Formats: sequence, C-alpha cells, structure tokens
Amino acid sequence: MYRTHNCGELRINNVNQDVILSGWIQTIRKLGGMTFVTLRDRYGLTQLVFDENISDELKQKAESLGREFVVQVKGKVIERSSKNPKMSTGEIEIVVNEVNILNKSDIPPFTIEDETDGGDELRMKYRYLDLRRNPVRKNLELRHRMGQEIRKFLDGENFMEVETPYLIKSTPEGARDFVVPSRMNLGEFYALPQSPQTFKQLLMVSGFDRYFQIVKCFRDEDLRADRQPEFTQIDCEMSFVDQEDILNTFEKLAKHLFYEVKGITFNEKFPRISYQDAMKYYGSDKPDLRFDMKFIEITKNVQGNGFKVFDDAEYIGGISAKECVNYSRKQLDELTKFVQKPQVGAKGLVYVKYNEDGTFKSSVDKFFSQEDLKTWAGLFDAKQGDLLLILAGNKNDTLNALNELRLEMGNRLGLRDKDKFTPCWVVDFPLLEWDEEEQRYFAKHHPFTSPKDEDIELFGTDPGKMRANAYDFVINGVEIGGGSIRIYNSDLQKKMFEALGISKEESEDKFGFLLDAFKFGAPPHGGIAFGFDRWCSVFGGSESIRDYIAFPKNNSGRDIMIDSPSQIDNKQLNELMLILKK
RNA sequence: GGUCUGGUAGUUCAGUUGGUUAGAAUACAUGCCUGUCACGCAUGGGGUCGCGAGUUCGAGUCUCGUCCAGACCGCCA
Repeated sequence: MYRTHNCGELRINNVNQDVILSGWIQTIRKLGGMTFVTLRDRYGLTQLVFDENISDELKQKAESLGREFVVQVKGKVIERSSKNPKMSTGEIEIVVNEVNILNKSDIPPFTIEDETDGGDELRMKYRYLDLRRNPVRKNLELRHRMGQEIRKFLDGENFMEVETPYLIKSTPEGARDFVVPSRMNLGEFYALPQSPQTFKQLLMVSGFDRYFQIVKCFRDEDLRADRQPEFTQIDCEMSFVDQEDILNTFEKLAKHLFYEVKGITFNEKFPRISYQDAMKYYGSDKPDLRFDMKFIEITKNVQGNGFKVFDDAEYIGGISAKECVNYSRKQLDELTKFVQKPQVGAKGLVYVKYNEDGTFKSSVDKFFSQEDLKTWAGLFDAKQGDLLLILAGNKNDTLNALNELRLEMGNRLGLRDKDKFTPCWVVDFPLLEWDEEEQRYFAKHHPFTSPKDEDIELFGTDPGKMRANAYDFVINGVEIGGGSIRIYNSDLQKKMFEALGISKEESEDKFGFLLDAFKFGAPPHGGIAFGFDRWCSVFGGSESIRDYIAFPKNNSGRDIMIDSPSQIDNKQLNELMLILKK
C-alpha cells in the first residue's frame, strides 16, 4: 500500500494514528539536529519532521532528499508544538520512522510554488511541472467542475450527448480548415471540424430533439490570448423551438453554472440588447456591461462652427467619464496617444472638462463658446466634475475607437472588476455582411442561419438590411457563445446560398447531404455553441484561455513541450503523395 | 501580412552618454544552526549578454538583418 491518507486531509483528530503518505517533496528546511520536510500531492501539503532521535540510516536518507523527489513515508501523526494557521494541515505533523525514495528528481527548471520564478515559455516547455502548481491545478479543477455541472444540467433537461466525427469535409465559408491527407484516397483530404454544425442539424432531422456535446473544434487562423487552434465548444441543438425557447433554456444553464461554480444567484432575467443598440451605445457586439458610460452621438449638434474636424466627420460622439475633471495634461496626452495607436485608429481626441465651478475648459475652446459646451454637457447628461471625451470621423471606425476608449477608461477607473459578472444577450444580428474586397455578402453567423420572417422579402431588394434569428451570449465583454434558429426549408436555404453567391453546383457539392436531409422532414430547430475555454477563463478571472487548457499551444500554434508541428519523414510523405515545396 | 514590446547566470530581472574584472535576488552546492514553515547565517560555483553583420580605438549598450517569445491589428461563418 502506497498511502493511507493524502497530503491534505490529516487534522488534529488524527493524532497518534500511524499513517503512510506518498507525494512530492516541496521544501526541505534543515535546522541543525532537526529537519522539516513539506510533502505535496494534489490535495495539499503535510509537514514531515525528522528529529534527533532517529536512526543513522534514516538520518542519511533524510540527508539525501531533494526537491521534487517522490517519496513514501511511514510515521505517526502528532500535534505540532508550533502550529501554522496558514496550512489546512498546520496543526499536525508526521514524525517519520521510514522513508522510501520512490523516484529521484533533477532540479526543476523553475520553482514549483504558487508564485513561481518561471516565465511563460519555460513553464509551457515543462507544462507537466507547471501543472503541479496550485494556481494551474485549480484552473483545471474549475474546468472539470464546469464540465460536470454542464453535463448534469443538460442531462437533467433531456439533452443527449452524441459524438460527431473529427474527419469531415472542408467547407467553403468561415475559418481556414485544418486538413488531413487521406492515404487510402490519394490526393484527397479530410478537414477537421470548425464546429459540428452540420452534424448537429442532421441529428435534429434524425429526431434527437435535444443534443449536446462538449467537443474539440479546429480553426487554422492566427492566435490570440483567447484563441487556440484547437478549442472546446459546448455544442447544443434543439428541435421544435423558437429563439425565445433557446434563450430561456441556456439562460438557465448559465444561471446553474453561476450558482454551482461561483455561488452567484441572478434573480433577474439577463438583459437583451439588439445588435444595433450594442453598436450604437458601446461600439461593440460584445459590450462590457459591468459599467455604463454609453456613447452619446452629437454629430448634428456640433457641426457648422468652422471646426473642420467636426464639419468633415460622418459621426461625432463620445463618452462622459464621471469625476475625471482633474485629469492632468499628461493623462489627457496619454489618452490621445492611446486613441491614436494604429490598433485604435482615431486621428485625435477632443476633451471637455466640466469644472466644479460650472465653467468649461476644452481642447476646442477656439471654436466653441461656454454656452456651446454647456449644451453638449446637457446632451451627455454630464455633471460638474465630469470629463467628456469626444471622437470624430467615419462612423464605423469612430464607434470602434470609442469602444476601445471606453474600455480603457473602464480599466483606468477600476470599473472592470474580474469578480463582478454582468451577462447579457445580444440579439437581432444582421444576417449578411458586405465584403468590400470580394464584393459580395458573407453570412454574419453562418449560412444556415434563418432570417427574421418579416425580413425575408428583403432577399430581392436589400439583403444587407436583413436581420437574423441569431444571438450571442456575452459576459463582461467576452463573447461566450452564439447561435441561431436554422433554416430548415430547402427553398429558403437555396435563396440564402444565392444571396451569398454560392452557386448551385457548389452548394450541392459542399452541402448536398444537408439539403437532401432537409427533404425528408426536417423539424424547425436551432441551437447555440459556447466557448468552453473562454467561459472557464471568465469564471476564473483570467484574460487568457491558455491557463485553462492542460497542454495549450503558443502564439504561433506550436506546442513547445512536444515540439509540434514537426516535419515528417520522406516515407510518410511519399505514402501520402505529398511533395514539400520550398 | 502588419504594428509594438522583450531576449543578459538554472530562473526572474537591473545594467547610466559606448569605456576597468557584467551585477542583484532567487535557485543550486558546502558548512553552521533543535520548532522551521518565504527559516536564518557564512562561503562557493554558475555568463556564447538570442544569432549574424556593421559603425567605433572600444559594443550588453548604437545601426541593419535574422530567429524566438508575448500583446494587438488584419484574419477568426
């Protein structure tokens, strides 16, 4: 027997018991005749003590121990003479009478402690050591808990988990596919799924009216802190439902997770914001609602005064930062620099200080009177002590820049508390998006998304105006999930492909199986998919999903631990008829 | 594809205007220490300053190129 207890469970009422523990050596503290060793496993830490009364053999063994050695110890639990209230096992320790070194360890390349000295790259290279650390282990525990609660909830709601294939067919729209060459069908390739979208719709045709799957998906696109080439979705689909049914069902799931995992109860319904309003007030389809600071548009109110920047602008608008009138020249310069960064892209920043004495100081005093500025303050509903920050330019870019500015102000004012959670639904997304480069429409969500009934007639006249039965779930400005009510009628699906400029031949080739299936009694259906990794990271309070993935890839899609991707040998290349081009 | 930041001891970092033998902390090793728990004290070993070229009497420091890492833009139905 390797152990009678784990390293996190012994307490004062275990005193005098003979126990066996196994684990890794965390630290060794030698004090002359006496040695303290901290033993670690997944469950916690327990202090071992070697005192002066031990045999020479045991003394020698204790001498030879090193960090991260795996040992088994036998001994007796005693009450400590000096207790450590910071440890859950801090009232007891083990007087060791036997040590078995199960395995030695090299000196680890970084310290296995909560506050490690290791940098990201090193920790990723030795990820198996990184995973020994508490903070990282706790992240995976959170992920495990989330997964269990999701399954528990969905099972309770009659959802059935069905696995769908990973080796599938490349699709024309959407992200770049990862492809896998087929040896048995030379010159042909599988694609790894970007999502099980078409399969879950086929399952609806099969009559599995409530499906889910916690499933890996793959996208060959550039990475970010919140984007990995392989990631996990909570993929769900339901039949005989409208948008309202889906939103209600998955709002229940979200509330279940909030309660079971975070201990947070939401009594109110989650707010719903139309895409149009989200763009108008927050410049983003994933607004961070932890704080208000809505955009106010003042285009019509401020033009015609000879201030060229305003007069030439398609859109002029801004935000009101409460009690920021004392912002210094330096701080305002920083904000100006911030909005001028190429990633934000504004030309400049206009500020108006609403002083405590009721006067105004602005960067455009040359063009506007105190009376003008007072009118603006009224439009913003600003109070004395507030600071107005205004951007002008073409509409889309300015809204986008204002969004960045709003989030930056939220950060500066400490309004984006990671322990505060503000979920919302964004609804009424546009069905299509015009692509200037390719001069054609693309599906904003995906080509199986149904338009709103009342908008269908716009197919012939103004497809860009059509709204979709599509929705996103957003927490704290992070897009956690999205879905739609699907098209289940082949005629409507054909119209959609037409609007997207996908030819009859291409749609037959790529989606013939789905169009065929729709001929055999497809029920009305819709669904949603959540980014599991992102949901974990938002719950855990981290910006990076890598912290919640056991073995993540780096910025360039590399796994630096196993060193992949890697070249394959000529034999394999030949077998697959692949020739490497220089 | 682009913008920005970084690369110096095992590790995390400092390194002034270009100037003597490149430092600190931590880790590691050795010794001392009987109640430590970030133990303490002393001593010691440890460096291709990412790589290549250039400027210069002289480069960790300046210039160019390149590689790697990170953040972001494009991209991600």
